[in-house]
Amino acid sequence: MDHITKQAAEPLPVTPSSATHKAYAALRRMILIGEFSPGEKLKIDTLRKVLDTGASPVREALSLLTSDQLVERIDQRGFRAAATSKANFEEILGLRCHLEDMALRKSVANGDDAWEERLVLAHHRMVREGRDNDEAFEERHKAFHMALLDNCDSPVLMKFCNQLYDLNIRYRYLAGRALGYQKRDIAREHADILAAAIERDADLAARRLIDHYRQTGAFLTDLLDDNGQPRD
Amino acid sequence: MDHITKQAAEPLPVTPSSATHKAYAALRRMILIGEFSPGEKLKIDTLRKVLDTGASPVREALSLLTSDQLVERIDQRGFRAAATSKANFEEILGLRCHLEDMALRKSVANGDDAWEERLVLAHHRMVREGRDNDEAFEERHKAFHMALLDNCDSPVLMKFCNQLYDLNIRYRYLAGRALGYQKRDIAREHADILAAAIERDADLAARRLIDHYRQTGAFLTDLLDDNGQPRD
DNA sequence: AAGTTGTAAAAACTCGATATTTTCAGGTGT
DNA sequence: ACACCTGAAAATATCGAGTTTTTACAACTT
Repeated sequence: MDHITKQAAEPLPVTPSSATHKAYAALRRMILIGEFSPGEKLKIDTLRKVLDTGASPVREALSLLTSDQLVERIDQRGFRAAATSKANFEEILGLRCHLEDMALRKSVANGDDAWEERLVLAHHRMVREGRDNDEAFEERHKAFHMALLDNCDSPVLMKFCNQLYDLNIRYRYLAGRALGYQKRDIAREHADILAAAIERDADLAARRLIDHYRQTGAFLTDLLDDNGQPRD
Repeated sequence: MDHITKQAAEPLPVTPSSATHKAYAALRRMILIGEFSPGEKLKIDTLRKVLDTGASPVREALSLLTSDQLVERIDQRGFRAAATSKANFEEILGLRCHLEDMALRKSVANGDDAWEERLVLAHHRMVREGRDNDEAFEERHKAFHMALLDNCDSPVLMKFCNQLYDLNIRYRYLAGRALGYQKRDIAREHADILAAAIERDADLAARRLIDHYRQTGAFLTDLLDDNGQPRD
């Protein structure tokens, strides 16, 4: 029996543990939840201290975030948190509707039992998490929405959807608590999308998904001024 | 009159001159024209010598290319040129058709004289360059296609189209000289797209553009094996 | 007062060296 | 023969210092 002891001692870190990756994850989170205001200068040295790491990982992380469009880079002049605007928000909303519609339809078309089970699970985890913990819920919420799409068998499309989803989260946090005031049954909307997906009714699922986005979108648009800041 | 002398003394370097940017441009070019084979390991130290620069710029450039999906990164294990496959090529082709269709229609909808003139100019430059110099023509060719789209007033969409276009160039170079054997009048196709755009006929322009892509796509597909390598 | 120029501080960028991790070849025991 | 361990070599990732560029501000000119 001895010869299998070492077998799987370590769980094989699927999550990268490099300083660069940690800096990337931390900075991404900070930008999404609004710890930096749009356009704010991101000084290497400051971040280096905050994240307790070297300048190289910080720079690399910021470079990666640049391509996610969460950070803007000006040559020889450093990095800033990406600017926001109502136009940008509406562009993202429109693209999201378009691309997620496409991805969802492909997902449904490829639908199998395994996907169905992943969906149910992702939905359950989201529901169970509840709204108590904003950040944790946000993560489950994203996981559910991405699970709807990830059967589309199109990695590039998924990457785009992922990116756009993140950009949207940021606007949601910018609008802040006001979002709670919506008179909508979000839980019901999610359940209805799930149901349509399980029924393999692509048209219905896509319509419900897009309505879901557009309603939140319309609500958010009213809340934001031209620069994407909360109105009052 | 003196008070305007200094007005625009320096052309204000629009082209960034940092080592990172130069490394990025050089590596992007090398990957697009196929100087690295798909999946090839990109060793920092080797590239450092080839590009005659430090390790930091090389790493940052590779990070940026990662987000362009031209380079893949494996944590603690360095960078590789992105893999290719027929599936990937076809995914890119499909997305391109979809997104460029959308962008072109928006461009036409926003069409004005200035855009029309930019189009004519971009087309002329492409024609004038001729096929003598592959790389130069490639640049003009891209400029023309992007000019068709860039009036869509949607920066994020443009970024996606740009990225997909680059990914496609790479497959075009992979297929190599064989592409010349096509029995098609490419110049005519371009002229027809241009004409439809100038006429503000969005449906016709979009149809012609997509046919243009799908024809090249079908030709390329036949030429590539499952791993995206030339068949013979 | 408005604008220009010069200088000092700050920040970004780059480099070379060090530390950490991975890879690979050779040896050992089953 | 096969898997497993071991240790040297190679490559990556990270750090800290040095260089270059930008920014801020004050003094000077018109």
